[in-house]
Amino acid sequence: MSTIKDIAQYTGLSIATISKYINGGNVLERNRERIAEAIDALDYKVNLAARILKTRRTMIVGVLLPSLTVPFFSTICAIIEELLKKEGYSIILCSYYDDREEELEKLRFLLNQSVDGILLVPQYIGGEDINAFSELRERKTPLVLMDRSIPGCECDRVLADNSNATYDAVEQFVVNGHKRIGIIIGPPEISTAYERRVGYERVHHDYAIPVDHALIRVGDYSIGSGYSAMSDLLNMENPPTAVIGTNHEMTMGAITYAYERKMRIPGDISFIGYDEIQLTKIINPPITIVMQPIQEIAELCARILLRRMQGDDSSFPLVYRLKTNLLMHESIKRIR
Amino acid sequence: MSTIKDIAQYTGLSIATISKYINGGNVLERNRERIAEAIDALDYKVNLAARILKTRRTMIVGVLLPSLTVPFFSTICAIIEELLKKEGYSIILCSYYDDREEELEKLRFLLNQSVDGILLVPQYIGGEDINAFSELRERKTPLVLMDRSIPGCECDRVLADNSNATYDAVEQFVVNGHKRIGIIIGPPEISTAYERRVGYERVHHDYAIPVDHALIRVGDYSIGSGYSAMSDLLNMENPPTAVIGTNHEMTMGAITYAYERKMRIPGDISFIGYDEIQLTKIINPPITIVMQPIQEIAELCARILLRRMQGDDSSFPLVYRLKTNLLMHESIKRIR
DNA sequence: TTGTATGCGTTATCAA
DNA sequence: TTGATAACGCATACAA
Repeated sequence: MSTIKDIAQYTGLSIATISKYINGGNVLERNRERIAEAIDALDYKVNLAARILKTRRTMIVGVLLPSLTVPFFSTICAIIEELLKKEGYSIILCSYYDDREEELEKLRFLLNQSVDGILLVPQYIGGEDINAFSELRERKTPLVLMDRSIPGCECDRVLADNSNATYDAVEQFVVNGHKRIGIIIGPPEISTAYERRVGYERVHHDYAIPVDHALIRVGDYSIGSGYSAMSDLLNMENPPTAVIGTNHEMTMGAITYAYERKMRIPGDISFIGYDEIQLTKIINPPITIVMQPIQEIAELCARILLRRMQGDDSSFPLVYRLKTNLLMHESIKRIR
Repeated sequence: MSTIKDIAQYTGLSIATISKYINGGNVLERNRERIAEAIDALDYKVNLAARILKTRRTMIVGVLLPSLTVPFFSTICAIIEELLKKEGYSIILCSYYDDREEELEKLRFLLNQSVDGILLVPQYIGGEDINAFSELRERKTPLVLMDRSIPGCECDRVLADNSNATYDAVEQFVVNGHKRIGIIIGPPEISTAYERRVGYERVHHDYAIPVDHALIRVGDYSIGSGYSAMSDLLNMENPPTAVIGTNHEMTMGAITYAYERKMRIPGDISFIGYDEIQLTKIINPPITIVMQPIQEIAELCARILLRRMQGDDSSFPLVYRLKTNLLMHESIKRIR
């Protein structure tokens, strides 16, 4: 690899001038040409390690996700990468495979790689881990939480209005006469799952319908868990007349089970799903879907992080609650 | 952040000794203790930029994939990350969103970041792009192709035996009496798609069954394209009695369409799918699946790359063709 | 506008 | 075993 020094020798200019050229300083036009030619001829590439060592900025943003295989997250990731690239940042992507130790370890790793900022979808951090996390935060690398929050932790964060999302959805079941409404919910330690459950219970309270805890099935946001939760629900002695799946994966698992049982939606069971991406897009007849503002979540996170990385610490912590939308389709039967 | 210099001052030793300690050299036990204590007290972390600048090794492997949302690739990625981490390497993950320009650009980016090695699942490279690619290869950063090859390019590569995979699968249809067999295939410029098609046609040749090109539907390896391809096939005047989907996504799309049409497998249509991951795992009754050796592909790629990064250039280029397995289930009807 | 000189934090050589 | 010192390639303050 050639260096600035080589370019300097080739052109007869000094390394300072070459550096200035590279970083957009003032250089005489005829020198610009000579430098450009030299760079081309010698196939010069900036040595990033040296630049980083000098500037203290890596121009890299770390993105840490629970899993790579979840389309909701990979979609977010794609949007972020696109946007940050325009600002000159690269992405280093990590996932912790839904493992709590891995989550902290990867966070340490990213901090250690000296990324300029971090975008995190947290999973298990909280409780005992909160101290370790706070310690990591002390390095003052800007960090924005995406989609999920960490209880008891002050961070910029962009969240969906999960509680009202399930409220509005479950309410549709209620106004259509349903009283036994099943919900397939995520692990309680994940904030979105907790909040979605709250919305579900709030509807019951507001409409004076008793909550039957047997109708609340806890999955782990995976396809398989949605499948078995649906199986559990439909095989109850007194099964629900309506079910809501609270993420894309569990929605798919639940529908797969219903189809296998040759049950029609909404003929045999009313259903509302989550996240209009991938498979939920092509299901036909279409089902009612809670649509999260993925694009907005991703963009906002990226913009907040950019702002923090530029040293703007105002209004910390920023908290956004983005509204969801209920995409209505004929998947809810009117009963009674 | 504290530096080696700080540790040196804290302990009264020289920076050379501290460096030796960090890199596992010989240091007196009582000094080791003092250094360890200092590192802990000052929360010292190695500055990677400085280390990289000095050692010329980043200990980072670039992984470049067509897409993040394809479970086949993200599964591979997970295995690789796991394995390489044990050897001290980190992963920087990139995807090019099925875009040919993005593919080359991201490749340049990775090379520029001076990763120590690259694992690439290529898509559109080849044809006109082959020159640009060859140029990039000249930097001599080790690179291993995963799952797909690039025509006319000498690279280490690990591939599945795609041709025999579809041959064996389609042959099952044939020996069960099927003569009109539909195939949902990927884009012809992707090597796996091309090879899978060859296997399909070879069965027809070997059993003297004429190939009806209307039964060969080209998708783009996406769920939606599998869905519409299946729709096209089943709505033909003279539809196939059996269909094979040649990746996980198109398999899911095809089955979704069949379910919607209330068609039973194998009652109304015989079917073979691809890749036993995610949804194909929970489909019930289970369908016959072409299982690719994902674990082996990923491991082998990682090991070859490790070997190349250690400077072992023997037997270049290494080419592996891994056998697939046909996981038989009752999704093929015996006719006539 | 251009050049000189310094330092970023680490590793590695060579003497002590 | 330890220490002094010279790179690594770049950016930048300051002088010219």
